[in-house]
Amino acid sequence: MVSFNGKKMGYLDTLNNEQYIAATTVDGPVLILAGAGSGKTRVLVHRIANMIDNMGVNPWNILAITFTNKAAGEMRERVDNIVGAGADSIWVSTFHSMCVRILRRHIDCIGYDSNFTIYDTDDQKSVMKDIMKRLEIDTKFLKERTVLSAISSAKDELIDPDEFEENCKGDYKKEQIAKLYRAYQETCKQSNALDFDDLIVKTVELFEKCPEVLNNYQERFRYICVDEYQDTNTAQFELIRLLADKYKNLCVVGDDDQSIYKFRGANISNILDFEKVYPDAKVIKLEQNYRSTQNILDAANAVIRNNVGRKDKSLWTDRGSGEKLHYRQLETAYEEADYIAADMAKAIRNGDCGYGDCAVLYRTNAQSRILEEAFVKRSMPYNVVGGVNFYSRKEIKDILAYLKTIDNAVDDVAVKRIINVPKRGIGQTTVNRVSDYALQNGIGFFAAASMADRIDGVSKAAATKLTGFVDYINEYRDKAQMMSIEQLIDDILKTTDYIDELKANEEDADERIENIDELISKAVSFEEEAEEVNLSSFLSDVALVADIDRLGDEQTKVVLMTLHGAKGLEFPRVYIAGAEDGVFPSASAIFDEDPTQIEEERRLAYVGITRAKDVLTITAARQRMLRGETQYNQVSRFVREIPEELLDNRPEKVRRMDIMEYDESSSERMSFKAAPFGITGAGSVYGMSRPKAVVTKKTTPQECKPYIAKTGLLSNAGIQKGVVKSDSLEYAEGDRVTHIKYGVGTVTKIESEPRDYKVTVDFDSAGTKIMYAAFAKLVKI
DNA sequence: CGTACTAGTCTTTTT
DNA sequence: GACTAGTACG
Repeated sequence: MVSFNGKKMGYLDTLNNEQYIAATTVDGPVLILAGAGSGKTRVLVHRIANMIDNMGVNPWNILAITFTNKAAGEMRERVDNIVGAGADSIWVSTFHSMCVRILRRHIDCIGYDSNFTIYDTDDQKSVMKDIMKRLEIDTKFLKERTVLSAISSAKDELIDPDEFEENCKGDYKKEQIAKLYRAYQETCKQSNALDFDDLIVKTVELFEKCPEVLNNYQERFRYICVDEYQDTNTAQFELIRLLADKYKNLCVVGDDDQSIYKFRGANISNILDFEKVYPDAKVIKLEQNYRSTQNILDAANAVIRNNVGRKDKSLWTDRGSGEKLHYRQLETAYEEADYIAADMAKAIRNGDCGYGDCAVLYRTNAQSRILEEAFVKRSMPYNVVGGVNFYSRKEIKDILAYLKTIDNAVDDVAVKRIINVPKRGIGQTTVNRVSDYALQNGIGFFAAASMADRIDGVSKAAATKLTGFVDYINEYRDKAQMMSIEQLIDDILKTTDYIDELKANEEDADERIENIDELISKAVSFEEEAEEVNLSSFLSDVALVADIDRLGDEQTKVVLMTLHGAKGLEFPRVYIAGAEDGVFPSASAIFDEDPTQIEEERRLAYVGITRAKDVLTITAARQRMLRGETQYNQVSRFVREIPEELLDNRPEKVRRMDIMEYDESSSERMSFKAAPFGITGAGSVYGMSRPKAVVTKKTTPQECKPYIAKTGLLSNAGIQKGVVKSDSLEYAEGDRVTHIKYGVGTVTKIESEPRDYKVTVDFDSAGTKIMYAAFAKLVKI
């Protein structure tokens, strides 16, 4: 290492002024506001290296928390490359894996076993389903999803079942959720299982209940660094606060403009109020961008400027303006996909870039399919990141459930999953009987199964099958000590004939077998690399893998992923597909009465735009199929927020849209065939809540009838809403009429409003509906 | 007990 | 349109 004037080490010389300050401010609380592409990771890596090389900090005392395992791996590698020795004793990990590591050591202090299992979303769902059945709560009244997301939000805010119950007095629905929350926690505890949120919550609980454990980690982690700080939630903040409380050497790095995980509990005030919590915090802004061209940055700045309540900053670069941004609106989503693939192919033919330089970003995973088809058609290599997580595929979950059962037999979800996979002739009735027995006796399902012969209602034959299964697992429990994980999986596959079953029953057996092979490879590499090799740690390792983590460094394929997935990445050539109001920003954000929803989408747009280094292409389709219905969408408002001189094509003017139905009595989705006013074509309904239903349809101004903006929200959306009143109705109060969807009913009320008649109909089977005459198209019978 | 069909729900985004 | 849960039947 070269030393200049005995002051700076050589590698720090490569930093700009702000970066240098950030890398050398080591003691006390530090907030680094790092704009997109401002060399944040570089700064972090140099900062750590500087601490070790120049400040005499022991690597062992450094904790770096990142968002994904992939980011953690990259950071470790880069630190390794510039630090002489000892880099491997730095603790670099994600929040979740850090918590697992801590909990595996100390969770017995708060009453769990160290071989706890981790429940993913599927597991949570099946637990909740069981509970709701048991407590006889109708899933039509309360959906599992709703309950689980309420619980998750509570945990993000460190609200336990007691406090939750306190907070919801008087609200029946919430009281039910409180009851379910409590039952859910009890069930998880009994199954010795934690869900993702629990990993954080229980670690905080552990630190609060066991000061000596906390002190131990405070001493160890004297220097803490948190990346993507804008995405931390309240629980994570508290965790960090506790850890840093003793030495207060806490460095957080983030960008409030890139906060895109509010739906997951991210609390943007963590970053906005950092200086309030740590008044002596040093704040450093990194605004010079080393990634993109000025045109791209100008576009990003222009878009994000429309948000209020952000820390003011503006990216700049000395790279030069570069190409204009490309914007294309195609007729359909197919043409859009085709355009993207063709445009990319052309660039590659020209030698402008390789496949690996290109990424296509979209708002929802569902958009990937059409794009994939386009790439397949042209035989272009691509990689889809996200969608169904590898480890949540059926065949993988089955095998993991075997391992979980062997490792932690009280994990009822795992046991029930495999008790009849492959088929052992143990049916639902038997499973229910055993479940009931387990519940009555306060034991786990597996324990109950082992005493099957004592359970009323379980036939001799069924009991034999059950004990057969129990013996089978128990045998493995002994054998597992002597076997590698790879051998264990192989053996299970063999003894269960799993592969043959697959071949016999599944259409896509080959693909599934490949997946299983990949799981086995994962097991092998885990056993080679992991510090602690046992079943529990393998299972948690696997549970915490994000899809992005599996994206290798191979630079030979086009990457397809959601805008969320793209955070932290960069590509020379980026396509943003589906730039339409209703897709991006999503319909739910547009119609939400909370305006910050749109701001979050806008931040997502900012993230997307700033992924591009050289060339950015934004595409939209005039019509696309969504949930089986064709929608006609406007160009995304975010495209219109980009100054026209930065685009190679002007976005078309807001198309007037015709309108809609409006049914205040129900939030049901309504499909809407053809316009009622002689306008041809079909519209569809979107906007699941609030302004209820809105139908949009492509139309020319001449075709449009007078419009009424029924609500401010709709006019904000660039969509207008209107109806045309007919002179008279063919039916009157008391008449029997039919409705295309609701069937036959009796008209109970007709109110004449300025623009239309509001008709109340008491349907024979669908109940009472209030609707506007122009849309209801009621026919007298 | 297992299979085949039907009806309902769903989509924002993920560690 | 796709997937899943629930139901009816063999």
